[in-house]
Amino acid sequence: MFKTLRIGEVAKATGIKVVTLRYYEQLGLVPGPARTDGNYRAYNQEDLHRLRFIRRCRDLGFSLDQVRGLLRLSSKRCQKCSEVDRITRRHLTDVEEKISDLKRLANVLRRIISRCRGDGLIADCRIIEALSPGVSPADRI
Amino acid sequence: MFKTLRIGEVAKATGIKVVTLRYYEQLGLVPGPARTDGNYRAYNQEDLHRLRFIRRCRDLGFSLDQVRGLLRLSSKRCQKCSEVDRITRRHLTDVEEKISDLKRLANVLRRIISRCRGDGLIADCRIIEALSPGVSPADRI
DNA sequence: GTAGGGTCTATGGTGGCTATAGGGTCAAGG
DNA sequence: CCTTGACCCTATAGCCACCATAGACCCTAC
Repeated sequence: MFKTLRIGEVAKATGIKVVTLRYYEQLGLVPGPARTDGNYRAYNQEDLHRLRFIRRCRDLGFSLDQVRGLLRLSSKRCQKCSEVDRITRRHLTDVEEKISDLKRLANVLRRIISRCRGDGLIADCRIIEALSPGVSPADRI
Repeated sequence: MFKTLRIGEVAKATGIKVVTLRYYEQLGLVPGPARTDGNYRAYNQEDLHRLRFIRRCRDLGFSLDQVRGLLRLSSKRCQKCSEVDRITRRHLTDVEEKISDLKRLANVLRRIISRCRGDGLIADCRIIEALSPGVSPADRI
């Protein structure tokens, strides 16, 4: 027989904060757990498992909506996993796009910074200049 | 003499949406422009310049708070530009951190995906498995 | 004079939380 | 038995950087 856990214990066990646990419940992402006589949430092992799954997905950058989908799918054990595959690949593509966006950004910032001596006056500042309209197209993103 | 612009024209000229222009004004990021008799906003060239500066900063991923700082600094033409330098370097560091976070993320996702045949059942799905607790530490981020 | 576009303010929603107020519960110590 | 302190409860509001909507007003062209 599994001793139920209180919300603070679940928070420690999953790494999800107490407020966030309540927030997920409010969203309907997880079913509300049983309650004690004193109206405390009493989480069982299945709740814990579900929440750890969510935490892992969130660490991997899935949106709550994607997590919802993955949760739904993970319970249909007899269905094909192509949909799971699709969601995950889609997410990877998004992440890869974000990486290349940020790389381009970092390059522009490095170029801008490299031209600043750091001790001149604002009036001559290459950074402010680069941020102002009319800058050379090479520095645009 | 410069003909003043209406908000829609400014939106086109800067690439900032109409609602966002009003939002920036409400935040105090830009001073409210003059008004016409019919209470329409009438932007002058200085307003436009300021807004283009903001747009450029936002494209480069600066937060509105950082933009506020850069705007303030850019008007103090006789001050040293070390602070501008600091803000920009700080931002670059943030971006670089985000890139390496996302790269690690993408690697995990790729590893997870590579093990999925994509046509099996959920019950055997390597992705769901990898998302579940108790997965091998190598797949953790 | 009326039709259409643009503009005005005010309010509410998004995602994914976090913070706060004002109370209730529970176990340990005096 | 009573208090203290840690935990828990709900409800509400705030964060960022916007976007959407409603209902009114303005302005130009036909």
